[in-house]
Amino acid sequence: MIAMPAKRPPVPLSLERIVDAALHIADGQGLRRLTMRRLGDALQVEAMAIYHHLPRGKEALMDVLAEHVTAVQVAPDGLGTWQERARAWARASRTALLEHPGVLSLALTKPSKGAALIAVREQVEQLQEAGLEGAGEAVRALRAYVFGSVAVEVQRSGWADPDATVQNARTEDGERDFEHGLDALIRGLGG
Amino acid sequence: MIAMPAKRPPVPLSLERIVDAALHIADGQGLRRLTMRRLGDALQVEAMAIYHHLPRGKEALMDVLAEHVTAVQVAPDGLGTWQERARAWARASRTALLEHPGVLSLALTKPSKGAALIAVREQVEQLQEAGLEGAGEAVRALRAYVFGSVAVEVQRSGWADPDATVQNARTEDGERDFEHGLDALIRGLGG
DNA sequence: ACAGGTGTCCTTACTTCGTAAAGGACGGCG
DNA sequence: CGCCGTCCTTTACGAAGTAAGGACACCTGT
Repeated sequence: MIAMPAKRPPVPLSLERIVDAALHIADGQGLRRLTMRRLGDALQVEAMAIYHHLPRGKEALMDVLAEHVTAVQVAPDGLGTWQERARAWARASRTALLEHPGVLSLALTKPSKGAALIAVREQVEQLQEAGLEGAGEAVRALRAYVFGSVAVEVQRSGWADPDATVQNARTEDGERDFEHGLDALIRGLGG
Repeated sequence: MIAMPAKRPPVPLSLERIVDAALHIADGQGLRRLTMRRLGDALQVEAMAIYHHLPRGKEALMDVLAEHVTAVQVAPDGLGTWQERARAWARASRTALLEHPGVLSLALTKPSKGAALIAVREQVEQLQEAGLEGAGEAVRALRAYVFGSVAVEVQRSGWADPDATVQNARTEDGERDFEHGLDALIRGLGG
């Protein structure tokens, strides 16, 4: 052994790298297995190094993860009826949430901060600009439905504690049910 | 000190007492603070005593808590249109979930087991017996909406980590939004 | 070129958690 | 009276979160 410097890891740490690694672990082995030490290992770094980039520790990491999954951007160029816009936004949100089933419980639990709140406001504006009255209530209802749908879909896909094989959370049945309920909700929001 | 027997606690342990105490802690100080030792303290017992009644330990406790909050019974005597029944069931579910905000993330994450599944099947039967076609999809959509609504409502009530004062999770705004979206969804499920 | 400052990462150590293992008290039954 | 099953305690170990302080590389101005 030539006395590896051991300090200064190959590629320096950054918030983005940390978040990526954390999502990878959470999605691959469950939130419970996302620990500081394991995260450090994945980043080729000792656990304590993470605290320099996330001063409030694990709590801060959880906040960032939740926000990262919740903040959805929909191409604002899409014109069309409010129904089409609402549908597009709901689908995009569902897709974003399903891509990281491991941190879903965070997204559902942690109060929305920053980017997520902005995304919601944007959506409200887009819908009322497309002619929908009561866009605020509508967006809140849509958000609730999307969140709940994804939660049920993930929980039914057996993404719980048994550390089952990392099957894809997305299912055919889930998609059908989602679209069905979404149709109904949008229809009901109209009149 | 007259050498208290120290063994055989004043009142013997039971699954019901354990669950009650666990809910009390989780709702009062957050899921994160629900530990075996604390739970033992609340029950005047050493932590390990709990394992006698819950052989799989904390995992089993979480399962029981999730099921306890999710399994909702609605008075089956209520006759009426499917719309009325659906509304009654949705309100009852929301109330049940809001009563225990501390374990909401479990209810949203853990796959439904036993009593909860039976309750859902019962609801499907009640709705189709009241003349609704596609009751299965309808119930799944309603469930998703209720879960999501409660999740958003709880997260917006600041029931997160700051260990804020145990404000009631139920809010006036939340209730209005919930009813609004529920109206829309039920309306949409009809046509 | 060099002394000091700054930002990044490591080492060590303490507390708390979940739980395996084994033991002790109590009540009932032979 | 001795034995045994039930319920609880003791003890102990490994893993987790993180506070405190140290070490190193790099940048800065002179």
